[in-house]
Amino acid sequence: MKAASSTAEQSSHDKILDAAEILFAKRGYAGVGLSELAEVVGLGKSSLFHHFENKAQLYAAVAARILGRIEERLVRSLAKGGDPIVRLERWLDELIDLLADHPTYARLLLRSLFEDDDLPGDTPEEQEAHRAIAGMMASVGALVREGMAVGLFRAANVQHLLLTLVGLTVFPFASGEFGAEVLGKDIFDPAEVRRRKRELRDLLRFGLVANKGR
Amino acid sequence: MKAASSTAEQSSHDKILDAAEILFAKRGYAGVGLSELAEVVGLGKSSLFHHFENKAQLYAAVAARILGRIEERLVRSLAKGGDPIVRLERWLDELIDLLADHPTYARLLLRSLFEDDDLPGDTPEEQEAHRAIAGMMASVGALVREGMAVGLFRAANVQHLLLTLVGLTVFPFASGEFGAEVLGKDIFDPAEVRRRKRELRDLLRFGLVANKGR
DNA sequence: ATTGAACCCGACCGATCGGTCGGGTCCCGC
DNA sequence: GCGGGACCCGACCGATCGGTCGGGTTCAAT
Repeated sequence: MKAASSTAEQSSHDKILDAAEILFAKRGYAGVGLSELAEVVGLGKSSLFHHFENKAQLYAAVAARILGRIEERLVRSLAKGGDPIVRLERWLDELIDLLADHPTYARLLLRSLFEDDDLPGDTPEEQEAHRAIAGMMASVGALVREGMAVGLFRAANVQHLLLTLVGLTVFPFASGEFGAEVLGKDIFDPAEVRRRKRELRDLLRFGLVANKGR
Repeated sequence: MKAASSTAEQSSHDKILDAAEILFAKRGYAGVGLSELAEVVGLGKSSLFHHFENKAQLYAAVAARILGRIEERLVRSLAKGGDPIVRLERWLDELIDLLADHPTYARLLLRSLFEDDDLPGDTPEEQEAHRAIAGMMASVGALVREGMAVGLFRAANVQHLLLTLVGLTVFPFASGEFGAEVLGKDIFDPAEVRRRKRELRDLLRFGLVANKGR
């Protein structure tokens, strides 16, 4: 049985990654102290350095793990086939499900976009994460272009559309208290997740402005 | 002449706010040290405390100043009149112009959404900022509802739509290197800003999926 | 039985953190 | 000429930061 039950019987390495993921998502890179992290994990601070070189590499490992999981699932989603509309909508649904199932993901993704300045940027983990992001963007970009070529999608600027799609999916699940206040409910509530997917799909299909007769 | 020329002849109070805005936007609350900030401003660290109680209140003052400026401009925009479509599109254009003209805004806004946890939350500045945000969301929400009532907008979930609009506008200007890589150009380039406004308007008008005959 | 790697720890390092304190300089009202 | 507030500073505080070091335990391979 390799299924991690709750917190028990997983390696220290993974326990550190799990705790770091939560803490980094909540308070950001600079806002998390290693002594605090060690205490949460249940280890001495110096033991952290037996699993990771330093704080920056640990952060990169956390980000790389998340991006790896996201990429794996989204690549599988795209491979399922269908016309570009079906594939794009399924891709978005899958991404939203992923972000909704793991509340740390959206925040950590956005944070890593901001904090990429003060990180070394040359560790293997970071480059792997960068490759995963670039790959996903390229895949969806190709999908969108294909849809436009066959006339299923309106002609639009692909690059801006990619930014739009990412903002549309990731932002709400990272917006925390603000999102909850705007929404009136918890964004991670299953019913609200379903509604989010539906609203996003309708926006892409119909826009917002009512099509009067046209 | 009260027009601030470049960096000279403005009060220390404002110079601190300006420098803090840049630093907080770049590295976040926890990532900025007061000694570093003081050095940038050209003051001793202890002098900062003659203008602001502590770091948290300084951060709140920075956020409140930005939100005040945004609110003032967007309220004026909404007051200009027109049908809901015109008003909404003008509101979005104005917001995008604002974010594009002040590269610190988008990042600091998103960061403050994340970091609202570890701030006291009871200072007057924070409550003022909170009021400004709630007011703007309420205004746009009412505008959208009005547009739906008169049949100019498609029926949609208003709350999710608000989250969508915020994500659509704020996120790209906060996405930094990622956005630049996806776009291939600098997001703050005037031509790209114009394109962003156009793409967003088209998305709201037509959606993405081509309307085949319908 | 010995080695050595994996893992973990407490003690400690220099640096920096946010913040305080006492005093200094300037200028304005009296 | 004499407060007194606004402004600014260097020195200093305890705490915490990321990270190092030497040593201890466990366990599998030799």
